[in-house]
Amino acid sequence: MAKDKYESIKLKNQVCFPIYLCSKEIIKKYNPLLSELDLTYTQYVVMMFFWERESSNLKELAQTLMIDPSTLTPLLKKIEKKGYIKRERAKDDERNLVITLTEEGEALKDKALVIPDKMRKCVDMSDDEIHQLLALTKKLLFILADEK
Amino acid sequence: MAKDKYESIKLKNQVCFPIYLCSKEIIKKYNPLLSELDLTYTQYVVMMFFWERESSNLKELAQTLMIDPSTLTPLLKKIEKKGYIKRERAKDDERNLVITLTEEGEALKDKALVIPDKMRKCVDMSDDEIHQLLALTKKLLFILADEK
DNA sequence: TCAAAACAATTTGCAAGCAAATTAATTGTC
DNA sequence: GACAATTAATTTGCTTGCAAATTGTTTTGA
Repeated sequence: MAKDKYESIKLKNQVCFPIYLCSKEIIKKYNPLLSELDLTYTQYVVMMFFWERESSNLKELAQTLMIDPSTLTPLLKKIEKKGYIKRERAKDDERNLVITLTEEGEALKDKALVIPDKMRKCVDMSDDEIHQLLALTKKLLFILADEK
Repeated sequence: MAKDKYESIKLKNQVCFPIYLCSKEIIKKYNPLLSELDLTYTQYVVMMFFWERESSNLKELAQTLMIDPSTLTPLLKKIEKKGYIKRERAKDDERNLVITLTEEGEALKDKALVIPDKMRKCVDMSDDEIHQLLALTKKLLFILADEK
């Protein structure tokens, strides 16, 4: 009984496809919670960065979050419009864009605290399984990203 | 030593963020390989479906792939323009769109065979780890998707 | 000193991605 | 038979997402 030559391109044997689907489904699950804060998922990630850092420039933000600067430029403008961050050129080097958290942005941090709990409750998996998933995903991520 | 109240919204503690990044990085890794077949990642997934199924309608395709019909409509038109599939209304029920693989689409299957191998070689992880990652991702996926 | 190179951010042009509204066909149901 | 409800696909309007080209600033080096 010979194995199907095309086994490797069958959907059920793809590793990447479920990861891609997971990513999309997770974001869908986040959306109703995030809309309470008037944020999209990507905007939320950016806000998490600034809740820890207070201020940064575009280059560093893009590198840390692994999101392309050309994606972030319009996205940051939208967040600025909502009043959560401020964008201005650095005085010592005008090429640099300094992004700073505003009072309102800082205030949002407390409202956001409920989100991880609510998300966690959606997922009927043990802490151990989640931890394992996290470790494997990070490993894969660094393999894919470091190679460059 | 009290634990930081904001621990749960720190970037490093997010489970979903690395999954989201993985998904994006995987697709970036696929792109140069897929451009040889004149396909994007999502188009490739659709083609995999039809390499197994030969023909289907939009509703079933969307459900199987967990991709919104409104995403697929324009995407299928693009694949049709490349000549890999055919789109036509079902004779017995004109609401249904019947999508069929063409000869060229079928021919692409053999060209695609090299892709999984090349991708696998990019990833320095054991078969066991990959298998584990796949199992956990699928579990999470079904939890997220089934709840609805 | 001043043109070339490097650098940071932005713009452009394209492809997903989805919620909500719309269109068109079919199926109840009275 | 007709009209309401359902169904399948599409369209609309918006948000990522990225590669490649562009703009403006700073640094380098001849």
